[in-house]
Amino acid sequence: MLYATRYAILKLHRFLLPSSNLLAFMPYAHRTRLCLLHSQPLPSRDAYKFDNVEDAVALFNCKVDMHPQPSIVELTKILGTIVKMKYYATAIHLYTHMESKGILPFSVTLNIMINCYGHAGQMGFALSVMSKFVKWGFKPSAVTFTTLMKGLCLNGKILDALYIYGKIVAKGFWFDEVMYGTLINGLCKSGETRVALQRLWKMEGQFVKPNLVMYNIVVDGLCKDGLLNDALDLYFNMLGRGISPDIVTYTSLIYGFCHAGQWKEAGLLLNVIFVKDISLDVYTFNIIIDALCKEEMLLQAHDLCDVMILRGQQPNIITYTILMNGYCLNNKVDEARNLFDMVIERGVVPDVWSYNILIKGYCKINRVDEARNLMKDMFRKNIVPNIVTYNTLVDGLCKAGRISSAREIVNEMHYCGQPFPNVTTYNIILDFVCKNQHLDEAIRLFKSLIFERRFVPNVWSYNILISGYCKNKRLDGAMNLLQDMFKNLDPNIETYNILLHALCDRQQLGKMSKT
DNA sequence: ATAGGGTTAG
Repeated sequence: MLYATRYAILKLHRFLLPSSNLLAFMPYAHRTRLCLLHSQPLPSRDAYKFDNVEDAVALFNCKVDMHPQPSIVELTKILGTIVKMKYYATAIHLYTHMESKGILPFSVTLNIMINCYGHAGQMGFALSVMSKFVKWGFKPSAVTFTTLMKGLCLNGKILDALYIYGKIVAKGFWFDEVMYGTLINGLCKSGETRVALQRLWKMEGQFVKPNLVMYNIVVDGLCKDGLLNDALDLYFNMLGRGISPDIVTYTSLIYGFCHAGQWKEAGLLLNVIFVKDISLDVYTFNIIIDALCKEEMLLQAHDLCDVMILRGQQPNIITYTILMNGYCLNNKVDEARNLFDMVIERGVVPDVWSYNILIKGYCKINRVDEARNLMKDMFRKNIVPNIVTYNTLVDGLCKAGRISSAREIVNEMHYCGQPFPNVTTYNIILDFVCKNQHLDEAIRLFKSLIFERRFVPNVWSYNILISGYCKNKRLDGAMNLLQDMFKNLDPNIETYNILLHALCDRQQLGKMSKT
């Protein structure tokens, strides 16, 4: 009898069993518990579905301890569902436990583990899984290599991903659509848009053709880099290939032109969308509302928000944050706050970003106590403040002259580590100390931070101090710091501006040409 | 069929 027929009959048989008929109407988690109680094998005909990780973990642990040992396929299925819920660390833990019990993985299990290590930021372990393929005689598949490349890209190792790509191609292995998609996205997200573009051009003549999403990824990358002509070239190239650009393509292009201040082009593209009768989505509206806000056209921005609702698109928390930011930029913090309160009343849940914008707004107009209250409000609502929240507040407190409160918060960050102070935090303090004419104290602080708190200064840290030296007419000190900076960092345009300004002031043009 | 990618906004 054919295997498929046997399987079909078996399935039917299972279904007709009275107990399983009853079970079919129960949530799967309950079925799991029932099966555990009666130590019956689970119906394996459908995929595992769990309401929460705990159930999945419980089932996995139960199966691992069973006698005789369960099939690795069953365990792999459970691992797969846990990974789909994004509990990578849990899956790694379970896998280790399984291996310690002497249960050996097979190729699919290993693929899952590479995925887990990639998301957990442990590429070293992911690579050691690769060697297990060889050790146990499994063949890495297209899935294996895709997963590995994605992990490398996620962890900023785009060069390694490209190396793997080169190796695979050199072996005469064909890249499929998914592999190319992974690589192109990885390249764009690592800022290597040009390489991604070259890859895309090369694909044109190959067996696997670039698809809409691949085009969109590269168009977006080009727009983010401000390479608008290239983005338009690619757009026309799509049209020529018979791939219709969608709302995502247009949204990326409009974003690019808006950010370049090329309103006419952005408007033309918007017109194309209307002519083609493509409906705008929330992203498109948000980008245009943001552009209007940045151009101080707050009324129009607000009107567009209403248009959005009329057209059946609900503004989301990002829309409201954009509007709030628009108000704050114009020092209309109370209006931003009114909007914020109204949004919450309407049942939209605020997030960290929306709080951060409002906190920044209050700090800017020196109402730091209201900023602090907002942070307390976050704790009440279980919205976890992030490093931006803390840095904004520390900066606000410093600028309001409340240095002891600022230091209190930084110390709290340092000892609780939730979040840890970063370069920006320390730069805010350095800037404050410098601006208040305590240059020598700032230098002392700078050195002690490096030695005691493992502070790694960036260009801005140096710029702050160099600027401090310049304002105190101590150009030698500024030059020494510049020398010091050259050891690890490249100065940026701001560094040169500060120095040129100071040197021009003293008309020491001879020194200027040296820098 | 248990495993792999994918685009836009603050």
